[in-house]
Amino acid sequence: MPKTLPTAPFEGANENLSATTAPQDVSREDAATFDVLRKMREDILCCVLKPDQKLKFGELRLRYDTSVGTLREALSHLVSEGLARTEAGRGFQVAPISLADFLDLSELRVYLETKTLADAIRHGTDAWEAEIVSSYFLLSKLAAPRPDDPLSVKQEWGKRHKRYHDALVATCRSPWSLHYRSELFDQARRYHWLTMIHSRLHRRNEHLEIRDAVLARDSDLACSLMEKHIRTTVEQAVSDVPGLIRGNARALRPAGRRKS
Amino acid sequence: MPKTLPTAPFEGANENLSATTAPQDVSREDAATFDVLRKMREDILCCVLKPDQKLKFGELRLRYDTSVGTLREALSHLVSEGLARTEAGRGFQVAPISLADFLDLSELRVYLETKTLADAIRHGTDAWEAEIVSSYFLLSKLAAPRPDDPLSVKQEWGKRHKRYHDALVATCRSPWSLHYRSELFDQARRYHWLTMIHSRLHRRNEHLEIRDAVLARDSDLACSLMEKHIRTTVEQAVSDVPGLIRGNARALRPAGRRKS
DNA sequence: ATTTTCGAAACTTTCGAAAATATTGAATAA
DNA sequence: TTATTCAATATTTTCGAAAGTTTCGAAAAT
Repeated sequence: MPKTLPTAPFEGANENLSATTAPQDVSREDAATFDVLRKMREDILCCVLKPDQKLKFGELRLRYDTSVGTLREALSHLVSEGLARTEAGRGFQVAPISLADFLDLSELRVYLETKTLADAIRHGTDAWEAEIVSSYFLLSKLAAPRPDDPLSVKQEWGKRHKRYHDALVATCRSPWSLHYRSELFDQARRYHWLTMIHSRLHRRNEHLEIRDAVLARDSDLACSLMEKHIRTTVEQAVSDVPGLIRGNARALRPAGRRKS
Repeated sequence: MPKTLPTAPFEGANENLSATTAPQDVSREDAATFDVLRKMREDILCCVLKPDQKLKFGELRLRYDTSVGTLREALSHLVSEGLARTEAGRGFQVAPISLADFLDLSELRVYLETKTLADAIRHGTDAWEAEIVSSYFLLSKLAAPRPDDPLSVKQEWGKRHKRYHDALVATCRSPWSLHYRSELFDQARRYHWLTMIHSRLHRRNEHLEIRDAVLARDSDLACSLMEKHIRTTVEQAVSDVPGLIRGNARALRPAGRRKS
């Protein structure tokens, strides 16, 4: 049973209110733990750790060179973000992916991306515009990765892509919307990664179109382009990622093959 | 640097897809850890652990009778949920609250609650209706708590209130919407708690009205009632919770007074 | 009186090993 | 053959303590 905490009893709650904002996003956490968390997240997003893969502490300890305690902490975080799962006493595994999941999260993304974008445009500043210009520039320097590009190129493109999309909505005033938008964007990155690996389809320069609509403060156009951007991505994944559309996805499993 | 993981290299990703759904909500986690997590969450929601309060491991260890490792894991989870914060090397604290935060999260709640409710009505089953009837019944057995009711009554009402609202949207088909709806509902509970403590306002039986609209499958009415339900709650908090509306909230701080 | 310095105390973070639990595979029984 | 038991093995979970930071406060200096 819980022992008592040496703290004043709580009666009225008329005291104790603060004024700051709400969800804590990626801020610098505990140096080491956060480092492991970031690396693991990146590895899951890039499918280095594959969907459904069992995450054994033994292997993880070697890979990230840290202790189980630190690993558990990071894994716990990933579970909340929906990138991993855990079950009572049988450890952790990478969260599964599925067409249904991708459709579901994309639908919510359309709402959150357009909502935050509209609000960001409404409250845009010079610095906001500058970061959009700058991050778009960096993104445009890298052509959209092809299936045979090396991993590092794909990863760098992924980083710049995220930075650009973050820049677009940076001045949105709703911390909660931004927080969930960011989580879903990361979720979608796993599917983007699979698409990048499989699809050779060349898309017209949607990022440029969005940038220009945003800088022109044309909220309706920008949002409608953004919506199309997301939906096109879904269609591309559906048509080009084998196994995603069929229910047989279950047949294609993690890395682990049974031994002997 | 990361040592190599003894795992087959990842080239095509044409393998490895699974079919299940996405976010892992509150499912049974690791018995002990999850227990601590649940208790801490409840304590934060009921302001036993007050906004901005420093969460020291020494005290927490006594209160929850567990080790620091387990505590860190739970705290890590709470940070992801937005109920706690942490900063590099100076520990954890309960997430702050503010009017701006409450307004922001309530706005998003209106969208998610109505969206999930509409979808739940669309896919409602007999079992769904039965749980709504049953959870409403349990809720109605307890009159809305008054400021001077004992803590345990307020807590029990909170549980039944949550169960009822969960029941309403249970058949919604969007796991991501449900997941975020649930997180925001919990967030709102902190503010509800403060309202319960301060307000003597008697509200008409909104839960009954919503129940009947839902059972009648009148989606438009149900959603509009739900929206009003949420907005009324905000207004009640704004008018009855002292310190919430004024910016001076900062003056009213945690429990900790300096010693000697 | 105010600021700065420095050492002690308080607290957080990280780790490795012990305890608990689940999984595997071989031997036995149906 | 198929199912079951049981012990050996592998893996997860929990804990306590060492190592590393930050905070606090008294003494020295301005």
